[in-house]
Amino acid sequence: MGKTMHENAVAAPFAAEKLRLAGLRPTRQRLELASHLFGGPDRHVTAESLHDEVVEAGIKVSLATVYNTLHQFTQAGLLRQVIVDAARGYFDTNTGDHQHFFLEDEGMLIDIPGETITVAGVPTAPPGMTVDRVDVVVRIRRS
Amino acid sequence: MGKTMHENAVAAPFAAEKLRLAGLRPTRQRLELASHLFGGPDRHVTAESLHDEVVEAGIKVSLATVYNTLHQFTQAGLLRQVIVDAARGYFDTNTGDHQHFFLEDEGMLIDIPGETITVAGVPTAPPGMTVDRVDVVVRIRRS
DNA sequence: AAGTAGTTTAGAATAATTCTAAGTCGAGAA
DNA sequence: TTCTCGACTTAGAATTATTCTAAACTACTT
Repeated sequence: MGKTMHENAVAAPFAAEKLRLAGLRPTRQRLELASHLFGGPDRHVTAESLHDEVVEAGIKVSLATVYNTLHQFTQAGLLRQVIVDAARGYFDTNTGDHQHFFLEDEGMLIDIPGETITVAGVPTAPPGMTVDRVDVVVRIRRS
Repeated sequence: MGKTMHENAVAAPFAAEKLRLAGLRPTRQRLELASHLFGGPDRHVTAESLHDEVVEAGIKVSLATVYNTLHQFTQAGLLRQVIVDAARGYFDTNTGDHQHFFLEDEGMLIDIPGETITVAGVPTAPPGMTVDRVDVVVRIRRS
């Protein structure tokens, strides 16, 4: 199974516009990564997992480009980085307000919608500092 | 300046007991690391920072041993690992229920006491899984 | 068609952490 | 005390994720 018509005919042009709006040239690599990332429901990837996935799909992209692209997309606000594991970095296509379950056994993330969890009582930041964001990670494991 | 009498006469024996209770042999290295970690108020360290600190204090310990020891102390419940930075691992001598400010600019942690923040609405874990713990990280930066 | 700045890439470089294999030490037995 | 053995420590190599470098390539403007 290769790429479906859906991905090429619909997702890619969609992606091209996203990239242009973000001020990024719509190169082949970026377009292909973007359609893998944004062509379906929200997802969580690592640089390796995305690289493996696109290589598997027959796309020629270097791992360095995957890293570059993930960071550029993150800077452009198309992705968000999630810090849950000291060993590797995760990127989330859902950039809205939400939190995560982290399955420690499998190294897998599951979104928790933004309205679900309420965090109350966050103290004001020390003088001269501002809150960038509040992350909640619910660490779960096989019971 | 070497070790003070306080550290040797009070903190170290205290540490020796801690180690014995944890089932860890009170070796010179573990005792010295323990008194640096537990001989004062709660603190946050990385393997490098602790290693630098003890070497500076004239103690002979290898970085590998610092890593080993931090992990053993963590397993024994004497320390807790805090994941806030993809680049390095932090260890916290405060193992009780509490949360953190993370100063992204300096890579520094500040404790937020356990009663301060309330997290409501945490969904039940997926079937077959149990919540290990809920971490809240308030990321702050210079404004 | 050509120029140029932005991109991609292979491979080297870095940084944190772990592993390995050999030497050392602590605590109980003799 | 001395012996013994498993636990512990260590230097240095190895591993892993990520970043850097410098050269080749490509999208867009003129």
